[in-house]
Amino acid sequence: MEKKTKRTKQSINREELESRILRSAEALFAEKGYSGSSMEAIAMSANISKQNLIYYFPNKELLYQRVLKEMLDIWIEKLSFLEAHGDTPEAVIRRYVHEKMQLSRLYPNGSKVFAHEIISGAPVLKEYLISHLKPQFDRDVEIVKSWINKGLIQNVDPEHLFFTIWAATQTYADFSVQMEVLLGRTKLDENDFSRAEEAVTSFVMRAIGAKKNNE
Amino acid sequence: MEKKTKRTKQSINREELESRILRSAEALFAEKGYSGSSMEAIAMSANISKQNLIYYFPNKELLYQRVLKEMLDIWIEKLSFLEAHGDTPEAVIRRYVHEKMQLSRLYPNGSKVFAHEIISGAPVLKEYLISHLKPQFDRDVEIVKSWINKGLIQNVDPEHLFFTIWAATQTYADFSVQMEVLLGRTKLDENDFSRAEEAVTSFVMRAIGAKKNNE
DNA sequence: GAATGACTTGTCTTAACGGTCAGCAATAAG
DNA sequence: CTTATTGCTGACCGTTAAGACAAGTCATTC
Repeated sequence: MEKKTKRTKQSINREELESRILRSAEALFAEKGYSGSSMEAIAMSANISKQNLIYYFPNKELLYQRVLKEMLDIWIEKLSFLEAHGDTPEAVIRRYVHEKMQLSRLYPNGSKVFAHEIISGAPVLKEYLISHLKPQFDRDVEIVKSWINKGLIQNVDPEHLFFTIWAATQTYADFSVQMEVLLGRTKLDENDFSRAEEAVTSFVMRAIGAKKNNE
Repeated sequence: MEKKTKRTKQSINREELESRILRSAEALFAEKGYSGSSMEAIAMSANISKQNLIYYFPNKELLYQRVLKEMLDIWIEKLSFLEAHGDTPEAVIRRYVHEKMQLSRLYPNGSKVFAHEIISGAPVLKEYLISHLKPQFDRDVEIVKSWINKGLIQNVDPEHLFFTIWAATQTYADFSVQMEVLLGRTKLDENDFSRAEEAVTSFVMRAIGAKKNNE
């Protein structure tokens, strides 16, 4: 059970506790929003005292930013997207949709916190969107344009292609409750997600004019 | 004990003021969420005193429900969707996408409040989703299935077709800030929405296998 | 095994929030 | 005009929130 590292028992505990706090905070922010989540409630959910929570995260705003940053780090890592691959456009986009869908399935709470933030006008993330997301978006749009110019895919609107992919995948995290009701589930399971991914992938493939090899 | 609604000067004022309050509340709920919007802030935004606001809406929860209800009424009215028309599936779906897109453009705040609510697990609306939305959804899904069986459209996953359409259209209300950043706009204008609608419509048309007449 | 620094908690302050209530002001009805 | 109803306000209250602070506990290092 002990780790053979230079890390002390304390620092290991710290890491463990920090991430437990972050997960608790993420869940609460997702469900109740920023203002609706009190530090005390977050502390209780992480099974520590409020004062101890404040010791680890000196204020709520900072905790919120850390939760957002954690999610964004994961997204950036998983969605380097169009970066250099000898793959065909279809393969690239197929993989992109797959990754995005996985993220909705694996990190629904982070996704919801992000959604709340953007819907609220991105008071915290706006700068990040401008400095990080837009440049990457512009590059990716250019790549899609070049595919179109080379006749590799149909003539689609590149910007709105991305918007639609994002929306169609993210909705399985953010609006999961609505889908659970409509599909008559208590929770979306593996199977639902796999059907969803197939459906979305199929839509996108048709949109870009790919020959579907799976139907 | 029936109330006669006479159109006195007072009652006219009342209506005007009530809807002003609702608009203010809607905007604030959209931006700050339920907990983040104080009654005092809503009152200030509507240019009345907090006590006066409470006179019109005796508590916050009720005000919130009224805001949601207003939005849902509009949606239901506009999205009777597949109800009886001699139109082709393509025409019906095209109109559906158009209506949904219009709603995102005309009622972005209501849409955002709804989004916050669903993302938060629909604590207020869950019952409504079960009792109203699901039956309509089931009917609409059946219609799409029948179209497929008659060979009128491609074999798509009906449930997820709706989810994708909803997500792809609603995103233009909920995530407008993100798009503004990415498209380099300060506000999405008429033109952006028209491009967006074309793009989304085009995607959906291809997804259901309609021959597009403009490419 | 004591000093040191990391961790944890109890108590308190200050501010904001939702909501009440008594009474005043404006309008409508008789 | 008089009265009843409706609309509105100032003062106030109980609760909860974020966070400050001091004091205590525990693990690590010397």
